[in-house]
Amino acid sequence: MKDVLEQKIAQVCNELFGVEVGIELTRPEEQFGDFATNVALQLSKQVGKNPREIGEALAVKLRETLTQEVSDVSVAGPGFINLRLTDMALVTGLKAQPAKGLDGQNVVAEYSDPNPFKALHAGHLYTSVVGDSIANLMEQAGATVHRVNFGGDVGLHVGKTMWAIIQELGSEDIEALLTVDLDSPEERAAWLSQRYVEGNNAYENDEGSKVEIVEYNKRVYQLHTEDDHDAPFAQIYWTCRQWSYDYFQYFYETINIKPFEKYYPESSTSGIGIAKATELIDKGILQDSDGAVVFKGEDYGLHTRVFLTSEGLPTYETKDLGLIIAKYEDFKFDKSVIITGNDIIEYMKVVLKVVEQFAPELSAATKHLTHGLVKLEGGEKMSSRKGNTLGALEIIDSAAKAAKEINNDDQAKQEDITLGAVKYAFLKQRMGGDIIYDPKESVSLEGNSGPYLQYAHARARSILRKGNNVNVVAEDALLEEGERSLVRKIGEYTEVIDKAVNDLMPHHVCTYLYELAQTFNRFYEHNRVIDDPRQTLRLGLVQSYADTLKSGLSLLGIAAPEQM
RNA sequence: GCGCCCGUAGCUCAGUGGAUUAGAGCAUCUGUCUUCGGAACAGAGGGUCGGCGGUUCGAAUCCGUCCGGGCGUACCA
Repeated sequence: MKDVLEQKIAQVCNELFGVEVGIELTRPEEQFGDFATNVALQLSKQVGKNPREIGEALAVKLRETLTQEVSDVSVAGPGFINLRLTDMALVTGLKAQPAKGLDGQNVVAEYSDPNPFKALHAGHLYTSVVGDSIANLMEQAGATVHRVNFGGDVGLHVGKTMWAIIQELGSEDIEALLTVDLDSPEERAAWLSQRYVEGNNAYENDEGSKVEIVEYNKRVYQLHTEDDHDAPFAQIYWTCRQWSYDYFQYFYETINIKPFEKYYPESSTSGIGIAKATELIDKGILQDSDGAVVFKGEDYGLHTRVFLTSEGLPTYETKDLGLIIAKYEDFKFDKSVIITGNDIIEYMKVVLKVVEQFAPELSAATKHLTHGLVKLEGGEKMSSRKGNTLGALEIIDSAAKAAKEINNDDQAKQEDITLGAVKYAFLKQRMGGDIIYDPKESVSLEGNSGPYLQYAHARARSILRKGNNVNVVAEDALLEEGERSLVRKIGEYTEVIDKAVNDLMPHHVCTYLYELAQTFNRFYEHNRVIDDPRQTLRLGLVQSYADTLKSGLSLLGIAAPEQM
């Protein structure tokens, strides 16, 4: 509808003033109309008339031209043209579908990226939820999306944890590890995370331990190159890595996001990265510097960064270089989206600049989307030393407690509500800045919250269950005011989704769905549906509304229960 | 120092390809109420859109500058 109107208005401008303009219709406040354009103000200079005059002339012509779609054209303020749609045009809009802007595209979406041997914290929850939704949006727009995950199963943090594990066990004793009393994935993960904290402390505070940890780090790389599964050290490593993976799996199932198609451990990409880095040294793209291999980012306005350390070990940059190559070999993607925290923006620029040197089309197809940190109220940063960190599952647990106070009879529904609250709380904010997470208030059950939307959906379904007939709004329906507002709002859905896909920003969907639910609740409060002379029409509206709300929530990864 | 990001109501945030009176939620106060499910609806108070300057008929939105905060700035990720 919007596109059609934009084209027709552009044509009218051309006929009237002989100029080519692109029309961008906006959604004004409802009192002004359904669509608005400021084209008269834009044309003013070109045409040499005052905008009000141009607006009036356009309005006259538009009234003649758009009789099917538009019932009223008015000129307001300095020259805005406000269009009011006909009821027929509005009702037609109920059937519109979002554009397939990514039709046929092969896309890789990388997000979540947890490291084995460490804990999952609030940030992992956030990035997983937002990544899942962005992948949903692209899928909805017609893309084939491959969800992948990347994590550091090698690197200094693993050295730290391995060191502490062996300290705890007393020696490199795999039997001792297996007799530690740990049953659930959560318990094992917690045990590992405790070891990491110990290893980290030792690394920072004790020179002797630090030397050992560096050595353990090298041994971990070595066991990968030798594909060692037999030595006790190796067995401890593989066992604990699996514990972490089991825990990740458990976590993703708990938060109910779509499964990952492939998990790339760093150990699998570092070899590819090293091979490429070595090749790039020969080409002069990477170079020696103080015993390390670096990329001279300064030449491109970026930082100089190390790719291979003087120990000969690959850094994050090289592993990521390997990852980009591996992803392309695996999926031959048209587009690759990487979702991470914004603290690695500069790193990624350097990595992509290096990729550009040997495969410009690859770096051009890669988009790095970033989000901020999850912080506590007052903007306080979480830190393990202050003891104010939030575990990923702790957030879910505390939200579950809040949900329980309201509804404690059905386990499955309660989970839907809990996850709805948490996911929505994260998703409703524009991606990029830091998120303030208040354990008490942030995961709310009322107001602009997930449960509000879920409840608004359940209410509508309840009405529909009582109505039980085929609920379609007749094309020639004449709408009353409250009905009209609802139809108008539902009609915005496709525009909003298109925008969210274009920007890859799920919060647009949240903002819209909340407005939609508010519009519905207003309608519902003031208009009878069942046992009203307009029952058939209104049931059609309720149906259309409930379906729209449900579709939108599913893009956010939020369930829309039929009853609550 | 340099680079990037951020600063909108008491708190948490929308709005930033300029445009009709800057919007929500929470909190505070007041109404609706024997509900087609009140996790609701109606309303009130609360804002120099960090400051100053510029571009424009028009700036929260664009440009400059200053203040405040965050992140990055070679062998962590």
